[in-house]
Amino acid sequence: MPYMTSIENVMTRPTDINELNHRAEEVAALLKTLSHANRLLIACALTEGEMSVGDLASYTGAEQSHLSRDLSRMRHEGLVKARRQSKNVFYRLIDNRLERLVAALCDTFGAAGVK
Amino acid sequence: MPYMTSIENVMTRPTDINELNHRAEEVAALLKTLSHANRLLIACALTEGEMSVGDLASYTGAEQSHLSRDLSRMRHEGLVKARRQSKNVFYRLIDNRLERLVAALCDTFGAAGVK
DNA sequence: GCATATATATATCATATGCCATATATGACA
DNA sequence: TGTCATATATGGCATATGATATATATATGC
Repeated sequence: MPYMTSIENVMTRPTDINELNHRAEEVAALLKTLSHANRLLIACALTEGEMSVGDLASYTGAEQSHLSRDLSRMRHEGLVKARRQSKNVFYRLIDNRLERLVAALCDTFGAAGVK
Repeated sequence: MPYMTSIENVMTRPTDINELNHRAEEVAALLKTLSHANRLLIACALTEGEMSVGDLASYTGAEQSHLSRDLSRMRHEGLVKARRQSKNVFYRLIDNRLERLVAALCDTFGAAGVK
């Protein structure tokens, strides 16, 4: 191991590399879900509160089937929750990491970002 | 367009939906790059300053060829820059959006995140 | 030429995406 | 009740994109 320029950094990290990687994979998984314009916009929209699928369609301009599939995925990943009210299904965020992350994104990218 | 619950939101957004989508795609592209444990760790490591590929190998535990490929990708995307010094190649972040984003991730996920 | 450090190529495989069709659920109304 | 319209969900299929493993290539210093 010839290159130890940042040995302290490595050492002050979560005990071992496996642990670090495990954590990185979790965060990366979340980012992966957001790494698609439609899902990112969905997440962004929902930070403002509950919205129906129809609302989200207006907001994102996405095709209905895509929207539904993306919401399904986000549901399975525990990011959003659905609630049916008559003909509409309303979605809301249930992972506050996600809320905070989207807020951070808006912060970082400002008007050029997601908001 | 029956569902206008959040018409104000839509309207206070970047002029039109195309514009909004375009912005979302840019951010999504950045997130996509970070949505992989190795690249996320690379970005995280580099927020602490320049590191050689060897350093990054120690830090992330990733295989050399993977590391090189990921760095190549990040280079092409304008996220990092390389500088050769004798046998080593040192990388550093050159996109401050990335720095801010990683900082936000650390903030959001704390010790459970990337740091 | 040899060792070390880094980069790239190739093959294979899995997954995501888009497009389109269709299915289900709810409500309205004859 | 039966049918119709609306809202949402899901499935098939072609293609694109990304991951992984492995091999090989380039650059530097001795």
